[in-house]
Amino acid sequence: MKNAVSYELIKEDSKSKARRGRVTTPHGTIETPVFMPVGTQATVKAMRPEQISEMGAEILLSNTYHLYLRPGHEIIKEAGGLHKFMNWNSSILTDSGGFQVFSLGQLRKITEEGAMFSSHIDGSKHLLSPEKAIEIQNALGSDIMMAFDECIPCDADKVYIKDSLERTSRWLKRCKDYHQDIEKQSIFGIMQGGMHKDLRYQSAMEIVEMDMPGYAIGGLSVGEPKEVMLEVLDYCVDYLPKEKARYLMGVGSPDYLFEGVERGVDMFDCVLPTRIARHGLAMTSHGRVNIKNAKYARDFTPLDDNCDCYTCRNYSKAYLRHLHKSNEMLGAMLLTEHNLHFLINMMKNIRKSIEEDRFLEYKREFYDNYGKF
RNA sequence: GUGGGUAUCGUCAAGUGGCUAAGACACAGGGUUGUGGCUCCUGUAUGCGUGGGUUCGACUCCCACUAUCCACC
Repeated sequence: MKNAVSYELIKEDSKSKARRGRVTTPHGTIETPVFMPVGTQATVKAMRPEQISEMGAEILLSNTYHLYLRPGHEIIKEAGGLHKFMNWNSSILTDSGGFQVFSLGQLRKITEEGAMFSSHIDGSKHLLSPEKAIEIQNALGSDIMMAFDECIPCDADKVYIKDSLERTSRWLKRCKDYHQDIEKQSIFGIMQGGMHKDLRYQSAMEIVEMDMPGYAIGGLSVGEPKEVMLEVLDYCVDYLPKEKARYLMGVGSPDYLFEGVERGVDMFDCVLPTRIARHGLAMTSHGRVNIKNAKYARDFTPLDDNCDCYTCRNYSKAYLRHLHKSNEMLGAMLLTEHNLHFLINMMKNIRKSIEEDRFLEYKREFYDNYGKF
């Protein structure tokens, strides 16, 4: 039997651990390294699926926890699966709800069985277990399902981190045992271990032993300083097998993407570009632009003179500022489109630079232009 | 013209004799990283229509003026 999802290594950079590859799923291929836009509630906020396709996105992320609570996974199954429900015919990765164990911290209780949540919508109680998380993701029909894990805060104590990581490994085994149709959907395992090298190693060994089609590095970008994150990431990647896709969860600012690629990561996702767009911030080749700033009131030039996205081809900073200040939804739509285009395009350039064996040169060039992150 | 009301930040306003004059919106900056949240944080009146007066002390009381609103002529 063939796994639904596979990874092919195409080329390695000679001066860094960056690598050019390809992930294949039942819904197509994904050129890596890749940035995956996040569509938590079966929609990338403010975007139509066609727009995201046109930008070149080959995979989206969506969320088990949210879709389970609303509209309910049975309804999505009835609709013919998540792809059909949201009119997205390329690949989908669903997060398992593990992150909500972390982000909705005050509303939950964790046991060996799983995590008991209070719904943030109506306060109702739900148990999310490894089996339940896979059952839901089976109903959604995503190509890549994430194992149910516990994402712990960066200041957790070491004893707790070790207990938690071992539980996450046991949960992965349960996810794997529960899942039946491995030709239709694949599960990625998630490494934990906090900021401790020995625990990261332990976690990696435990999950790699289960021979999953891909592995994610979880529990990073959870509030720790950048240097710590990079140091941990450095050795984490080395603990993962070369022939499988590596996914760094929750990372999406341009600098972190470069640093991740440099260390051998293939996949990234992040709400940052879409969320900050809704809050009036744009990522540009010259750094962040806060469209709310008074200095743009009479700036009739595009957001980014190096960008050929729909927004930059047609609208000025003054207009985008006006839309944002007037609370017009087109403002969020145009900035979201720009930010996603920016990151997707940046990843395209990164892939090209690896193919041409000049990744570090491209990184330096990008950093010089970007200035402050 | 007569009678009555009202005048506090750009706007809407709380305060009613006594510490450094609420709050909201607007404005100005900043944050955001496996999305609960078009959101969160911070800042902004030495000043209470103008001029007098009463008082130890007035945005608060009194007088005049100005502006504005309502009613009547």
